[in-house]
Amino acid sequence: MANRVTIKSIALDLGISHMTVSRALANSPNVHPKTRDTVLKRAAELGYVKSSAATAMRGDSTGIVGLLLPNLANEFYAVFANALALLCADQGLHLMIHLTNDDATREHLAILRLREVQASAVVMVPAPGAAADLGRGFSEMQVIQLIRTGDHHSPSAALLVEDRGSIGAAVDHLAKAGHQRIGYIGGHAALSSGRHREAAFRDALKRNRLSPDTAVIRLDPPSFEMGHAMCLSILEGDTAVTALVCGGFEISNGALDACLRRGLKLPDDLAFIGYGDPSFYRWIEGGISSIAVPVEELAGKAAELLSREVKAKNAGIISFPSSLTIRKSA
Amino acid sequence: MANRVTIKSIALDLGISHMTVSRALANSPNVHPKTRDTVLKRAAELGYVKSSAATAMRGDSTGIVGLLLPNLANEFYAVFANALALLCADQGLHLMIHLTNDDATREHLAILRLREVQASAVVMVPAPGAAADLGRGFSEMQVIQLIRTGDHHSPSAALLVEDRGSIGAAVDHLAKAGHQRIGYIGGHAALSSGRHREAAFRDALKRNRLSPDTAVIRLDPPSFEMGHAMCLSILEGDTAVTALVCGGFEISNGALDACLRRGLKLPDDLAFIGYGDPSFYRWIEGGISSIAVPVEELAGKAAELLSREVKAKNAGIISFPSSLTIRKSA
DNA sequence: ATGAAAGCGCTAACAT
DNA sequence: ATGTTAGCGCTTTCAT
Repeated sequence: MANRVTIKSIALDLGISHMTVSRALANSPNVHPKTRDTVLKRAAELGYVKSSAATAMRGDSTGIVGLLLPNLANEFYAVFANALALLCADQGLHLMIHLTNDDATREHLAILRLREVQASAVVMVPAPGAAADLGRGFSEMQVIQLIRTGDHHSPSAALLVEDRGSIGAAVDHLAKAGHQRIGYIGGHAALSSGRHREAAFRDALKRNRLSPDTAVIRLDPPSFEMGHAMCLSILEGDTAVTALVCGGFEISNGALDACLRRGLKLPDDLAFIGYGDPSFYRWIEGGISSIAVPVEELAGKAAELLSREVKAKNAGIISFPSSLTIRKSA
Repeated sequence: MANRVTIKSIALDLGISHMTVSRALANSPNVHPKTRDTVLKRAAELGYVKSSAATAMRGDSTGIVGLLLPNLANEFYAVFANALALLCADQGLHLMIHLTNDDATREHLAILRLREVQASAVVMVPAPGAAADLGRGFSEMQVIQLIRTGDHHSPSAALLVEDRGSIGAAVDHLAKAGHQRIGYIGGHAALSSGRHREAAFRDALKRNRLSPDTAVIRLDPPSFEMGHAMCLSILEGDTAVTALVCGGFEISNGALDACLRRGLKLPDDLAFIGYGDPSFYRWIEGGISSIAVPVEELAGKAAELLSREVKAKNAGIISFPSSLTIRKSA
């Protein structure tokens, strides 16, 4: 606390009114150039910094943007945060990061905190069991949903990945290679993305005249551990699958880890198609095939929506196409 | 703005003084239990949220912690941020992330922003050319330096990695395997970490009776691209090295990428020892050897220093030992 | 147990 | 061009 430099302290120091200081600092035309220079110089000398608490209290935007992510350990989220942080900095926005771990309670708490600091917007990957009465919490905030749609009353926008085509293409690719028994590990039905991806997988199965009964489908709350466990359970099951498709970022890494720890050769022992295409997939086993999600584009769009203060708050649902990257593992 | 719910609006609604509301909300003993319940109930109904701007203006801590990192794309930084974010959430602290891209200007700007919001602390990986006169900027903030020490007047603490032992061990390992010409790519002298690691490399060379002239050392501002370029330059140089040691997180990934793109077999074509040991190193080429840095411990310590409001602001330099993980690549 | 007043730093709206 | 006043939401201090 001590002796913070304020417009008043500068005014006192200069023997003028604090309003003149305020105006000078705000570059108002109504200040004598000479006065303005004096003020600016003294302010710089004293190390004056505007108090954003004070301006926030007056009702000005805080420029704080919340970013709610399941985690930062998965490369997709990290790279998204990276891109968004850079873009936000360019716009003078503050990024406040909260990790939800896909837990509704943590999400709830994070949003409460953002309301306290009067965040002007939130970019969030909605957690599965998101409480519905949270809706009111967003009254003043622009809400941009990412990857999944949550149960919030009226998000300003939803940036989704149209991955049905890629998932279909993945199955087509495997079917054409002769695979009859294909495994799928994905998010559970509490996730909009989980539902969509599973449906895409089943559709593709049917289209390729593969009975769902010959497939092995595992759905649960997504995580690295879940992907790992489900992959093992599939490998150890009595239904021998010859190919595996992953329907989630963390799941993909978990399943891959399970395969490699087991010493499986991809694609000889198992054709593997991951999800999210992190940078290192191209380095593993001659290249891991996977569904690639356009991270930078997503972040770019989010930043764009954040920028225009426009009350065009209803950007609605915006889809970004994913793509299938085939390498050696399938 | 519209109609924010404040203690005054609640007081008006209840026909009591706003002070009673304030006390009730703060769980003061000086409120009739019945009154308190009424207030709490109404506040919940109305969706009241305390304005942190108002309390900040009164001088209370904002609980905002700044995190200045070069980027989030490298797994080390991402995992550190992940761990710290979780720990901070537990302590009710807000994490504000700014990426510096190792650029002094961005760092400067980020710190200015943090001063504006009255951040109570910053955890930062100092950028190379950090302006010295920035020191004043920290007057009110607890500063925790990470990985490197910067030119700031008096950081509250510095959490460093004692990696000289590991770098030495890496060289020992390579020398014992018969390597005579070893390459090293690391950060330039503007970085405290760069200086230390290079010194450790040279010391190890001498200890193993290898002339520095037989080695190829490349130093520059660290980045993925730099690691990539330097690795290529070493591979294409006329001095054929048979082993490579990396002295930086991004450098390591960049160099690895260069090797793999070239189709090099590790360790047959080149013995490779990376830095930072990201999760995926164990999946590549049967396992990439590398110097492992204790991320979680670093984050844990940072969180601990953040917690105790104690004015024991001078934790000084705290070192965390790294370790050498030998896998197949060397 | 409850209330009234003051002040944190800032700017819009009025003076002058 | 410069100054004065008031009020944003909150808590500390001092009444009642």
